[in-house]
Amino acid sequence: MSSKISSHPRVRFAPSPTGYLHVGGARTALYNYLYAKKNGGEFILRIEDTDEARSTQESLRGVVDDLVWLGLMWDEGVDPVTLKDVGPNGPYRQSERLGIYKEIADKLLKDGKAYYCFMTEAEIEKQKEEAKANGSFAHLQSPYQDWPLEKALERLKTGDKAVVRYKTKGLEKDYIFTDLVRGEVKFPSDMVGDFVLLRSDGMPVYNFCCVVDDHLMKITHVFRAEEHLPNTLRQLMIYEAMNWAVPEFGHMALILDEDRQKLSKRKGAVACGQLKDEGYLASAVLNFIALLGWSDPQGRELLSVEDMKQVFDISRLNPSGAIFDRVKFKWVNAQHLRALPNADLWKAIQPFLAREHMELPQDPAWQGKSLDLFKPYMETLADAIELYRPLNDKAYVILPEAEETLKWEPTKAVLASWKNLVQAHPSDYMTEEEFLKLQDEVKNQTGAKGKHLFMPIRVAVIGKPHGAELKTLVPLMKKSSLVSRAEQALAKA
RNA sequence: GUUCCCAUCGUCUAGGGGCCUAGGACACCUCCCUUUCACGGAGGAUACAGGGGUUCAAAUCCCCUUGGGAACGCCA
Repeated sequence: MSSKISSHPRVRFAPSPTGYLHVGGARTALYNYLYAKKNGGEFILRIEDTDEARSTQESLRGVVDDLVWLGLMWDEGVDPVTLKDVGPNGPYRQSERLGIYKEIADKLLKDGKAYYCFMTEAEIEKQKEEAKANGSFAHLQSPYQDWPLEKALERLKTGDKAVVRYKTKGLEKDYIFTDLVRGEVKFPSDMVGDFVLLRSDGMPVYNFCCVVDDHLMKITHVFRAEEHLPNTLRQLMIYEAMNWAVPEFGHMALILDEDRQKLSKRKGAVACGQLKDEGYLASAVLNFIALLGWSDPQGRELLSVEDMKQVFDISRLNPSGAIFDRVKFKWVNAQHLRALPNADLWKAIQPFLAREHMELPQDPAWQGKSLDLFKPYMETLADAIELYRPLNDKAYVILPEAEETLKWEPTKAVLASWKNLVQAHPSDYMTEEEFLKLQDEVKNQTGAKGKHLFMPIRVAVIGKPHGAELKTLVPLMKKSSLVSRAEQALAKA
């Protein structure tokens, strides 16, 4: 077992297509990506689809789409469109590498480092229960571990099924490696029993493919979640048996829920796709998850991927778990959103407005003006829906929060005066100055001032007493629309 | 149960023996800006889990306790 340090790093992200890409996976992908980009190396996407029962094509599609959305593009792996192999070290889908695993397993078998085990599930279960009854905790003891290979091969011919197990016997020692995130980590070899390499149907198991592929794909650094830390022992054993160089490992702490448990769906969105649907920007997702376990040397809170590529450094990776704080996440998103040029922001909110079938003016100047007004109120792209709704005539409603304002003594007079003056206005849209003047006129006619003047007009415009500034909002609205709204408000006063 | 990992404000974190009466960010509170609400600005409150060492000096190094997490699959 030798170690290797390469000045040309090759890292990988290896999702299993058994679900969506969640933020934990996204962060793992991001750190690997950043490490490769910072150090001029390659980022490889490998698909771990050896669990036939759970892996699906749709899920692979989804994971790939999410990575593309995040902008975490890989140098080798599957093509983002066709999902076909791209790169010189493929295939990159483990389900297409079965022959390779079989070959390596055969070598291990021949070298006596692995053996065929014919134990049935019932037998394994029985052994476990016996150990439990004795109050002891023991690893599986297979009666087949010392069978000569020929004998096992003979039995296989009878049609009996067997798994291939790694033989831990004779390996009693500590396995030590230096984790890039946590320093020296030591595992006693008896921490694991004889683990499975190949299932009885010939499919390989995670720890085995992982080692074979990392070696064959010339991976130099493995950054992955902490839950894989104990797996590292098994993998070290396989590296040793094959006499292969061991890559560097770095295990990142988990991302947790508010209750300090592993992030779960129940507490809110954890899937990248869902975050996207809720109106989060890819740049904000990346910014936020990067800071869950890594910090910028200058202490910046707002970073682009480009910024991160410049300064990413594994020595700043934090070994303790981090809670996914949705409130701060929203703030980060709001900052990214407000930093977007109007044209880009407008484009970004279109899918959300389309959900509500809103028809808004095509004029870019109008769009820019409206965005300038609404931006400070937007935390997610989805917020645009409620912000723009008042501008959409069909959707004008007087909200319950307006009730108190409608009950005020001068409200009725204010609304009537407002309606008449707007109706008398000569053009389709009024300017800010015209609005201010008109508002003064209402004041003169009714004697109402302060909030008694202001809030009723706001209700007549947007259906609620609080919100964006009227002098900016009103010029965005057509006269006919203002009149009809004023009438509706008047009817309720 | 066993093994491994982790431990600074409510949360994300800076810090790596003296620069720490512990810094930043989100959230919170107060004030300013504003004829509303947000945005923005200025302040404020809040943390080294506990106990032992080592040292002239410990948030920082070591040990123990406690707490949390992970893994112990023919899942990855």
